[in-house]
Amino acid sequence: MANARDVAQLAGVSVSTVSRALAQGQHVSADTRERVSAAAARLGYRPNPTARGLRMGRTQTLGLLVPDLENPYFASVTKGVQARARAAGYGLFVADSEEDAPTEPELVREFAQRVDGVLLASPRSDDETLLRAVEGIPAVLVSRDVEGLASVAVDDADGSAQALGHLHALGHRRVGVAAGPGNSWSGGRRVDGLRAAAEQLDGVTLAELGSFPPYFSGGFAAADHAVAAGVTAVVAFNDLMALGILDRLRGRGVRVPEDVSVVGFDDVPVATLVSPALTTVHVPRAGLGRRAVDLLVAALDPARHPEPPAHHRLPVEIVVRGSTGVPGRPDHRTSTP
Amino acid sequence: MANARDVAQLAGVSVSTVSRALAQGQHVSADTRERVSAAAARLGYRPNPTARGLRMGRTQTLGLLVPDLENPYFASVTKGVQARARAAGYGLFVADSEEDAPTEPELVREFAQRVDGVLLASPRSDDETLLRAVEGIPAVLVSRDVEGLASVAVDDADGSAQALGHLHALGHRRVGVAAGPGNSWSGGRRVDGLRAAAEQLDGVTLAELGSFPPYFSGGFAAADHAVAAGVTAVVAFNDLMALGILDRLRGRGVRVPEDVSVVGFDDVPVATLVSPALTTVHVPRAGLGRRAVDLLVAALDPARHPEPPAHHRLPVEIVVRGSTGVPGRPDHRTSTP
DNA sequence: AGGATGACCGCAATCGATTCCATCAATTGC
DNA sequence: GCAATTGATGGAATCGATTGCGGTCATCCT
Repeated sequence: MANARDVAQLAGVSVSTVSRALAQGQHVSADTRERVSAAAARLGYRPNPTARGLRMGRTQTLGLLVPDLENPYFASVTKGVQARARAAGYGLFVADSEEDAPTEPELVREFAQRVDGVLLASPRSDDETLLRAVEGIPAVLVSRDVEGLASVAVDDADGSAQALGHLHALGHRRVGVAAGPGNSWSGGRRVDGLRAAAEQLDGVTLAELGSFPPYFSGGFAAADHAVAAGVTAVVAFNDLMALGILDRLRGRGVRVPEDVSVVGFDDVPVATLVSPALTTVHVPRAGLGRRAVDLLVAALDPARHPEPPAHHRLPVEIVVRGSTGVPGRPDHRTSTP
Repeated sequence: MANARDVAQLAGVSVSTVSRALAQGQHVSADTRERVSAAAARLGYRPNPTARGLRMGRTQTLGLLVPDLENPYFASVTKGVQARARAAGYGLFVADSEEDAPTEPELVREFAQRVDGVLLASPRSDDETLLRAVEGIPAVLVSRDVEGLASVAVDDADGSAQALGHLHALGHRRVGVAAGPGNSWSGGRRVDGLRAAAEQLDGVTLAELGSFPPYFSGGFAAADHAVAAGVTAVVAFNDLMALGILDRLRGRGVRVPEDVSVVGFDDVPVATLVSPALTTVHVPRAGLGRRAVDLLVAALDPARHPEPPAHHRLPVEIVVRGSTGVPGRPDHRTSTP
């Protein structure tokens, strides 16, 4: 691999001139810049990022920490982050905490000296832990807020309001809530949003079915609670759980949406692959990633005067598909002849 | 952030001693090593990876290139790679080519100076391009072979044989093949495997339905071809396509598996989330990633004498679920009264 | 007791780029 | 025509760690 000295030699100049010619192009005559560029091109020269990183104190790399790369939610966030980072001239380090909160601070520390800034998607850790973890490192939180840190999230409460409004418009009055893990930040916001929306809507009562694992399997238990509670509709914490509810209801002979309507959250790709397709609140997951990168890159710009960390909100919107409809008979457990 | 000089100062030794004490522990008295370690711990010292990388010519970083991070297949590969890389003491750079083959060599070149080796998942590029792209960089291919490069893939042909064997055992004799893109390496192997297996099995004929996009949407077109061809079973190039076939068949009133059986390939998580659950050939995707890392890390070990690049094979096995059954009446287009 | 051996440790070079500073030439102004 | 200014360029320091080399001891052997 050619280095700056090789280029200098070929162009008949010094290494300093090579650096200047290729970097800003200032303080170098047009003629020499031409010669240097030609030499660099001929040798296929690329400045060594490690050396440059050492000297400049910036690695042109961002770090992304997610709890699970296989989870379609974070896969999309990662995709958005990767694309935007590359577009902004940054490489991307990725780490997967495997849903294990305690290792997250350690992963961030490992990042610390290799990246210029960190993007953190950590739904479960508590605020204190996160604040300490990113101490001294430019960071942006994804899909959650922590006081004192910049963040990008969606308007969960509004999504809940849209979901409940949709069900109310269809005529549902008794709606089950299948909440996610108690320590999930956006989970809390989604439930709060449902409660607030229920107060605004005429005659709607919420049946809080409990907390369930945010996966397909969690939906099974939630479905049984929903049936027991006699609701005509269920709002799930996320799509995977909603899919589990769908499957369990079908298994029990409860028809969707005739007997029970189901609404998910996130609009992950699989929501359209099932039948009936899932009505859900669309969350711009890749958009979250892109915006987070924009914020981080702006904060990294040395020409920028530092702004106080802000909490950014991206809009969501409900996508109505086949899993919601007008409510049927209250006692859907009686089978049709 | 503390550096080696700070530690040296606190421990009352020189930087060289700090380095030696913390690195091999050789050529340093036990007493000094103790003092240095204590000082390092007190300052929270971590050797700067950039500086070390410059000096040693190794960054302790691997690069992973995939065509689409959102595709559950590559999401799983990425997860496996990340976990194993971290376990082996390497960081992970990730790049997404967005299914655009021409940018892949460029991405590899961007990696070249930042990573010690590259993991390449590129189903579509041609051999020449890949060979040139990784010239001079330690590399391992994932899910495809190229002569002259190390690779890890699964036994696609055996998977095909298992799939067809399963259908044959159920009594199917006329089986549709919904192939993937023509330039997909494993796609070619899967079709070849089906042809070879068909020759071995009694009375099985293959109806090659054509090439389709490897997504849900591609399955729609394939399903219509399958119905037109009057087959009792279809093997799809991958699970997403199989899911599309399932959905389209249902839409047309064709029952699965009573009228037509469907077999997928890969066993991505969503295969179990639909109803009927998809019978499919399980591919150890994360395992591919882990094994690829093992190979690459071994090749990077300077103590190792270089071995010729080998093509590794991981086993697959069919997972029978609800989408396959004994064949029904040949003319399933006639509706039941 | 004196020299050889070896353990331990510090000095300084090194990796490859960036950047400050000094130098030199050329241009401009008076 | 001479001084001052501007612009182009090279030399050398720098980032933070690793490592070859050499110096300084203590120890051991004869």
